Amino acid sequence: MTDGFASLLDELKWRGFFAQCTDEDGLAARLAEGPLTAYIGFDPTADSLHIGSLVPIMGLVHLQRWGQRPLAVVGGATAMVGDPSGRTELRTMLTVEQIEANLAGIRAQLAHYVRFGDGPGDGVMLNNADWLRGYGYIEFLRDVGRFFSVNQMLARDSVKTRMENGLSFIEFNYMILQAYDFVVLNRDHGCVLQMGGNDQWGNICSGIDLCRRVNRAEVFGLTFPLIATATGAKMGKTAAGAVWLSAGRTSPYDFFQYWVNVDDRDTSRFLRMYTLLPRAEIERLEQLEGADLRQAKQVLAREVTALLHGPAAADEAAQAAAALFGGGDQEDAVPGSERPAADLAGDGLALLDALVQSGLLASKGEARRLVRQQAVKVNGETVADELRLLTAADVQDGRIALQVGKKRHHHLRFG
RNA sequence: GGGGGGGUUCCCGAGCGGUCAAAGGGAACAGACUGUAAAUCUGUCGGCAGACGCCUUCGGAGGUUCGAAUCCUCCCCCCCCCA
Repeated sequence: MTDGFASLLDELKWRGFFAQCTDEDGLAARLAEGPLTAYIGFDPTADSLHIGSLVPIMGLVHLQRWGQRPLAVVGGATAMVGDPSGRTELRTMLTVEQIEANLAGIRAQLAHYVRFGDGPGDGVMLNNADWLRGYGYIEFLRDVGRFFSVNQMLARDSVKTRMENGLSFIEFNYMILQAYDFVVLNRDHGCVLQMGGNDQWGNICSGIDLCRRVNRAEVFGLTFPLIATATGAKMGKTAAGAVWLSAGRTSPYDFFQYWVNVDDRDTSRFLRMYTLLPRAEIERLEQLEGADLRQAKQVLAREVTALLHGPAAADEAAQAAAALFGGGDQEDAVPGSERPAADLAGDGLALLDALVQSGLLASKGEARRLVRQQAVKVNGETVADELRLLTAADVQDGRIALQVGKKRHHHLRFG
């Protein structure tokens, strides 16, 4: 299980999860004493998490693999406030109903990664609305607010970066609420470690201070690096937008493809961070160079997809990709849609309409442009005529294969 | 509350009565080159229309004008200084 690593911290460092620790020696000593409880917070700003949350998620996974107890705290209350960290503008505020719905979605997704339950090392999911929502303002100020120095709060990076663009009072309070979370988790669940992205450093430190004052407890903080791709972009941006963990928002095929298409320079780092492959296997893959790196990316894609969607879905996605890019013939998982055969009757179905209705392109103008740029293919043949109509004659094996550019595919299947 | 400066197409940022769907940069997309990578070069980059062209957009609502992103009025929001 330890895979040659001396400790959890050792593995986290090797895998690239270690940015800063408030007291590394102290935490190492505490870990050596026996299992501990640690937590990471997630913002329920959408009903699905996206790839950007994968680092903290994997943080919980490693924690559990090393026998520690992970707490996933969903910020049902703090989402109503909005964390200014890493933001330059006011977040849109969510309604209670939206947050409730988002919580449910996120809970289901985390369950793919973390084993929740009542056992010793089982994870627990908590919602900070349970202890924050009913707290009275005056009481909260007296109990918690008195421990905070405005001078210190103003010195936080999360606040400083907002001084230019403005920071609302409600956001200014965020760090206090998050700090209080840590106090509650420490008091009621014995939690002694908070982890999070490096942009959470200030909030985490606030929590540690508060725990010391209120609970007289010694607790720790550990942050993960903020991940950007080799080209400097944020994780998970594609033509279609963010890469989501929800299969409904990002299909397993598209999810798989995202990882296959990562920059060469990111391959090794991502293998370490986003897969659970043994160290030796990763080190072997890291030896690959040039075009052979594709093999490493295939492994990366398969592993990451399997963790989220399961091995079967990962295989299916891999086979679909092989069919489209490598000459395999297993096409069932290629993204597609069903249409009634009647659409092809008469003059046929306008290609431009088909491209838009399939979701492949956003507008007919864009479709027209791309046809003129020789970027659209039907059944592998480049289309020259933007007025092209699809008819029954185009159907092969029960479907018409549409392609835009080199990588975007869609199969129209006819009943 | 007073004074000053702002809100422009995904982002930054020009424009300040017509030649503006709106300079420039970034992002993005496509083509070439490749390895489903990067870099580079070229093209595209509001919607509809085969095309002529039509429509919607420059914080919001009105108004002036043949004509407004550009002028006027009111309103909303942001930043800075003063109280």
